[in-house]
Amino acid sequence: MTFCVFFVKKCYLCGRNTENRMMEQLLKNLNDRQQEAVQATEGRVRIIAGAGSGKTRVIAHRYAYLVNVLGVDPGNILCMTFTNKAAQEMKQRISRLIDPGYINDYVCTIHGFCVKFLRKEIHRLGFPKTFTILDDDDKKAMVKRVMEAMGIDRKQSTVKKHLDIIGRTKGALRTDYVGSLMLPNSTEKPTAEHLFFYNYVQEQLRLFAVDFDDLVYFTLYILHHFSEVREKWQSELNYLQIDEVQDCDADEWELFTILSGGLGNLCVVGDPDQAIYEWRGSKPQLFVDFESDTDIILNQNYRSTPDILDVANAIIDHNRDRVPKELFTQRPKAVRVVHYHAENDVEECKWISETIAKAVKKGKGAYGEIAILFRAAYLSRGVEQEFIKNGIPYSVWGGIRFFERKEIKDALSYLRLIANPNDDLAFLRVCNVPSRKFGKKSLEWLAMLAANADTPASLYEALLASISMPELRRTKMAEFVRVIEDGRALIAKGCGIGSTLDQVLTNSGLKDEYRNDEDEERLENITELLHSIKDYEDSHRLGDEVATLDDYLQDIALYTNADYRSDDDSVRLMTIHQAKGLEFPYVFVMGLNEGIFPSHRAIRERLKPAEEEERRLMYVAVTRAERELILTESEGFSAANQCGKYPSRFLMEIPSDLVEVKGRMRPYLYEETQNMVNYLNEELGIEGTVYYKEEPKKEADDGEIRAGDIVEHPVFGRGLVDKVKENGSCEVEFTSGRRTLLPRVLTKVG
DNA sequence: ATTTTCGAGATTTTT
DNA sequence: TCTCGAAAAT
Repeated sequence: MTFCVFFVKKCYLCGRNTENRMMEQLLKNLNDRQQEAVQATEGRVRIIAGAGSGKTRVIAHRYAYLVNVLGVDPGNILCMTFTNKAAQEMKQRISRLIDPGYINDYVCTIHGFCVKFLRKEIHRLGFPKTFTILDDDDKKAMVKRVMEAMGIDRKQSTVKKHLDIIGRTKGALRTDYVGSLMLPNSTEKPTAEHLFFYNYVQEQLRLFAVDFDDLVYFTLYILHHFSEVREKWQSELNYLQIDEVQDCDADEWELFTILSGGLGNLCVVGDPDQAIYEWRGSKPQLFVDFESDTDIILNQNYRSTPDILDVANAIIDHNRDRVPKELFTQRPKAVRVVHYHAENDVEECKWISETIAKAVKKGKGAYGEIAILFRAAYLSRGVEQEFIKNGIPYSVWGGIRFFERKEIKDALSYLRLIANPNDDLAFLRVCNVPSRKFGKKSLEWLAMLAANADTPASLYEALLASISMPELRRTKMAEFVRVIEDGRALIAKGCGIGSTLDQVLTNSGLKDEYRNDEDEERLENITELLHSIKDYEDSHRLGDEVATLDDYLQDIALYTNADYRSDDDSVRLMTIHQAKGLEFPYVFVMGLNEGIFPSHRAIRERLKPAEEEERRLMYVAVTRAERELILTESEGFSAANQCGKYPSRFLMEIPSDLVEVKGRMRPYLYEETQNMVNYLNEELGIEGTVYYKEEPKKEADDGEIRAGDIVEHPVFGRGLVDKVKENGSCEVEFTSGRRTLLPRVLTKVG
């Protein structure tokens, strides 16, 4: 079962016991509890690891402990994480600790594991070895097609509803999933929902397509129904360790449980305070309720300054549904957290941009050390504009992701069609790109042909069969077919994926399309795609074995923006969800307004649990920072509703002495904010935070008038000082307009 | 019959 | 910014 790689009892250099020496080496730089976690290898182990507690390090060392000290073969260890990024990092760290030759594919994401599993086992469900992985766009397109075929009106709201049905029904029918593929439940009259689901799954089966959920469902189904498969995998996987389990759903937990059914060694690592995916079905409670043999809590933080940690602790402490845990650090106090208040969103972005420019110029830090985090991807726009204006280099992880760009998806769709002529979705994407005079009507005609064929065929097959028909003479479809068939021939001949795609794109005219256009960027992206394929091919070459097109397409489907990482010196812009697990010396969290963050939409949908989840998200954002944390917010965000002009309730929850307030803060803003939050909570029936935060203290009042002060004028009334000029006169904003006045006619209010 | 163009509308978060 | 739909233009 286990094969010891380093089975030399004594070191011939120093004469000491090898195992002990290995152990010493491994545990050298870990604290007591981390050491405990590393050595707790047997049974059910739970590691509750707070933000920045060296979790990844512990997992990597644990892995190395299993291999180097206990002599477990890496082939018997399954180490799973949540994102590609995390998996890559894990691999790197492990390879620094063990003989890199022993690193294998079992350090991966959960979905990555399922793909590997299904490649070997899915034929049991009647699938061919190849299968297409659907992304959200494909899924939506498929839903639309099925709806159309069923004569359902396809308004946006209905499409959303039907997407929902698929998710829900799969869950409900899971144990009987494949059974329901074959025939709908006949004892009862099928509901409209059920019928739709059935048709959808039929379509899936025809295309050999699986979505992200299916990867897990199918894996579970096979494990449940084929005992010999289950036992094989169970006996192979002797040690499981899984990271970020607070973000796993019930099915994923079931998967861990089954897979660890052999020796029963299951180690789960997570932090309930960082559970931010409940909205898509994760069940952090399963982590809290996990019945463990060993429990280890890691709450010493090595990442952030105490100033930042205090703020994080203060915020998360407002969650009622929580296992109490407080992070501590031994680092010295440093820079206070900043709360910047701006008049509007443009000012907010300007300030961020200027602050960064100044700091970098002073040599305080590099662009690459700075991250800007926000609740929703669209919020990055304003900052991007300012960055462009000021010439600050930045890179966005989110917004438009590389693999979600039109040109990339089109290019990949050509490949998909070559790999699988059944892939109607890919066909629909590219059959008229570039234009081949083959539009809606022609498609309808083709769909009819495909459906009425002796054996129902895919669109591409139908086209292939009828390519000489007069209806097509007017179009350029013959050319299209030639391009695809040539591509397939190239692949069959063993021509590389990259060079085949290059051929195909040239022949199809897609390259020219982008060349003629002013879309230089699209062409660049295509070139970049070709490069990335080359990299892939190089890194997946095992001796004479070359990665197949199917492998590539499946792997690429699991890639997200994470892989498209630039290590250059640029400011990182990303959503907080994307920032999970990362750390940056300087962190800005922007758009901290009620309505945006916390998202009122989320709160309205899921009430108190959503509010707490948003708070955990805030906690995640704050704990990303190592040295400095800057929280910004503004009045009147253009995209926001009437609440958008108030600071987020989370800012109200930070004790005043922990933050330094900057910017022109209107008096009573805190009070108004809290009234608003309380009102909203009352309306929704949420138990709110009825507590008042001190208004920010003004600097010692020496009677001098400064920008941001409220002043009173005998004639014009109250106004806000906007600017104090060099000669001492003040520009004041009154309700009646803007005036420049001498300070002696003004009296400070409040 | 197909393509282009123009305006309106929407934007949580993702493996 | 990007997507989608309707109406105009080819």
